Amino acid sequence: ERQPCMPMHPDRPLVIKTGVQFTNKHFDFQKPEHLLYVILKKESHFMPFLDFLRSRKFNILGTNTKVMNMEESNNGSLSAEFKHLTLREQRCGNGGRTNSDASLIVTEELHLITFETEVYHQGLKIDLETHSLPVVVISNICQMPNAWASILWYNMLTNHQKNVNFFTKPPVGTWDQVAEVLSWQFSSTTKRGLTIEQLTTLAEKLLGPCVNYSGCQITWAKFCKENMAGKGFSFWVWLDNIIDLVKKYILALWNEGYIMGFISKERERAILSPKPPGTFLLRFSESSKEGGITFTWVEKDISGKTQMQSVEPYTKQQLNSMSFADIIMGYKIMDATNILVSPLVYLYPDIPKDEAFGKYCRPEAAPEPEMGGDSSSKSLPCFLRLLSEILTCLRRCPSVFMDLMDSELLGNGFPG
Amino acid sequence: ERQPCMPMHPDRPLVIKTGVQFTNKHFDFQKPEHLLYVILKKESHFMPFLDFLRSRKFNILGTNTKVMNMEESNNGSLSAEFKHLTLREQRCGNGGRTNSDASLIVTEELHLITFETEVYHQGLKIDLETHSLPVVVISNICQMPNAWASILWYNMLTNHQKNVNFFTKPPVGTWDQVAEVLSWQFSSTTKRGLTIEQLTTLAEKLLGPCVNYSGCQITWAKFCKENMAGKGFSFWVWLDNIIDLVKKYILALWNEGYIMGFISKERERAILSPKPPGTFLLRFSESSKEGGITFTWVEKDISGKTQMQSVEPYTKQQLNSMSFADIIMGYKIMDATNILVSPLVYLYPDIPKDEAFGKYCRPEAAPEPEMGGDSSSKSLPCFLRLLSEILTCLRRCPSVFMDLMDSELLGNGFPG
DNA sequence: ACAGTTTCCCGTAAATGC
DNA sequence: TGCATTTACGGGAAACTG
Repeated sequence: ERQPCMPMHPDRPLVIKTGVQFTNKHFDFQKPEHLLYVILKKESHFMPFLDFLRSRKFNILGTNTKVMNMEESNNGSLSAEFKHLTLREQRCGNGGRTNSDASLIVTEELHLITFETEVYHQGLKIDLETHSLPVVVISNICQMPNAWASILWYNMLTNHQKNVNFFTKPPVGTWDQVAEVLSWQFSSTTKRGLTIEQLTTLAEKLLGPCVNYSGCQITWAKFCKENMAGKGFSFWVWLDNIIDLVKKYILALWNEGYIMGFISKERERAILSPKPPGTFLLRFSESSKEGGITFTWVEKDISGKTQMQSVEPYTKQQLNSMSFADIIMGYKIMDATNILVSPLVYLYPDIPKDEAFGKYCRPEAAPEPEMGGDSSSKSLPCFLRLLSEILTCLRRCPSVFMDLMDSELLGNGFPG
Repeated sequence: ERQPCMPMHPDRPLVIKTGVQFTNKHFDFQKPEHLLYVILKKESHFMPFLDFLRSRKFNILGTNTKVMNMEESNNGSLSAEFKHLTLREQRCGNGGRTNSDASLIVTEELHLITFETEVYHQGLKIDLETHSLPVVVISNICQMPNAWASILWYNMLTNHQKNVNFFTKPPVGTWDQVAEVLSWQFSSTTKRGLTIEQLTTLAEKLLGPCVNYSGCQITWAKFCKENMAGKGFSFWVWLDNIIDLVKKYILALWNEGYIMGFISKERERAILSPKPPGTFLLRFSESSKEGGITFTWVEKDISGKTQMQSVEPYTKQQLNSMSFADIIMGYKIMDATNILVSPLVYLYPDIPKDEAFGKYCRPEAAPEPEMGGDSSSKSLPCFLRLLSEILTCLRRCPSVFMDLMDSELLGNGFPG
């Protein structure tokens, strides 16, 4: 029998997409302990079907009965595994939608999957039943962020086993609860959760400036339903896209702790200012819904004033064709004299760029030029090349230099 | 009733992917003319099912009967349209594969879809039958290039209506036939076919150097099955990926005729050499299986010798995040003195770059810097900026210039 | 083991329906 | 009509299978 490639989104077990295989192993079933003995003693039919329906109805496709045996019930667990189950919406005319909660969006609709068992023991038929924790059913993966938010909020705030009306009046959470959940979203899928500093930045996004966020209340709407001020997306959608970005494109850098990520611009300025020019840090975009990452570095202008500079955030699109480590290592800007230089020298606080990112760069992947070579020699130091060019120009047209001696350019810049 | 978004790959009508909807409207049916009268006079059941099977068997899913009426049979056509048909492979145990031609790969397997009609006319039942041209059934879109090659070769070389054994001994084609088909692959999906020059380049790839390709024979293996010399892919796979590249990423430029595309390196050198430096042309990558495009330009080195330069081909990946017109307009290289300059000035033969590509560039899409601005002023001409940098350096460390006066660099370069 | 083939399913785009 | 939701299917990758 075919094993599904990835039976449901593995880190988000209580969200089911129609048409995509899932197994009941990914649910936390209620285990009626007192019935364990009977189940394990006899063969039984274990038959799943969908129970508590809300506005939508679903049918379970796939093998929906199974004969349990002792081997499958190892370590005393009641669960029998059904693989290759899929859900399909039942579209009976238009009468299906007897929705008592039309206000709920689909990702707030909670469903229970009930599994029934008939046990025959010494001629006696016993009906057993167990059900999943509430699940959210989606039809397109683009609904996953909101669906998962529902699962998080539910499990953060209730111990009920079947409160499918939870989102008709969703309770508020405290910042402490939310912070733990947010950090867990990182620590459960990467090697690193969120630091106090990162969490504080996030708290400020949700609650505004405040001395101490502990105990502050956060509504479901604030977390997931309302757009952030001046933005076209909610806090959670923004954050979830960043989580996705981290997992798919910059996991290694995140695991190393090289990505400060969440930091306000004020604090960024405060910590970078005292640092030498070329010090930089990596930060997530605050304006991009899709998740973006950028870097900010310290620079001194000609007058010696310290400035912060940053690049437009890199999107997933761009990271598809180049790794972020390569981007950092190769990033160059034109200075005031049209010379290419790298403004990134030390990863904050003081890690040399090469030391941090060198090992994540591709080893100068031998390019395969279709013809000819590279005309620029890159061995001479910049300054020498510069002089060489000047001399070439002078050789071609010596009078230019004399003309320039009179220009304001030289007048301004020449010493003495 | 739902209309399919795109019922089958629209330009490649005789290839069917399992699980993807198709309609019989995309096939050329045999129309038994003498029966037209009967059909049109009466309602009839039009019932499709799959007929001639080879190693694989397929079932047709979807509504497979239909009552014909006069309205549907407009302009005297026999065809009734069945939408939402899909094919699914029939997996009966392992006995299904009674393959008489195990040597054929799946994209060489030809299938006929037969439609049956029962006509009741004045108490008489008449059985009618019509079938599609041979179709190729694939299970993944990655099989499309080879599948379509089969359709092309078949229709190029035979007028048979049901020669499903065609590929057990595929006939050879002449270059003239192949050339017409290849050009048609472009002209049917873009506004421009292939020129004689482009076709000649392709002929050379298939047949090697030759004075006159007319009448030369090309085998099916050469066209589609064997890898090209030194390459890991066949001629057709290479070309089809280029067609795909053109359609998805550079259609407008192709339609304008700006893309020479297929040109040998020898000929490229020959036509570019007499042109002034900065003249360039656009050419498809010969080494990339996935389809790539590059440009070659004329350059004069310091000694005044004319050179050809080209950039590594751009792939679909890269064109996803930047348009090719933008790449051309923004392309800069470092010259010998570490200064950024654009080596692309005139599109061959002599179209100013801006004139050709300016209108296809995004209008300097106002970037949204997360912080700070751009520190480099871009208004001074290169040479002045160069001098400015020199002077800055001298101001910081005047002794450097004196040291350099003694170095071999100056010794070599200085006049007199 | 391996290559040809199919399955799985995300993610974009389009269609649907309330 | 607009927006929430579902459907369609290309494309990458994993799984299957002779």
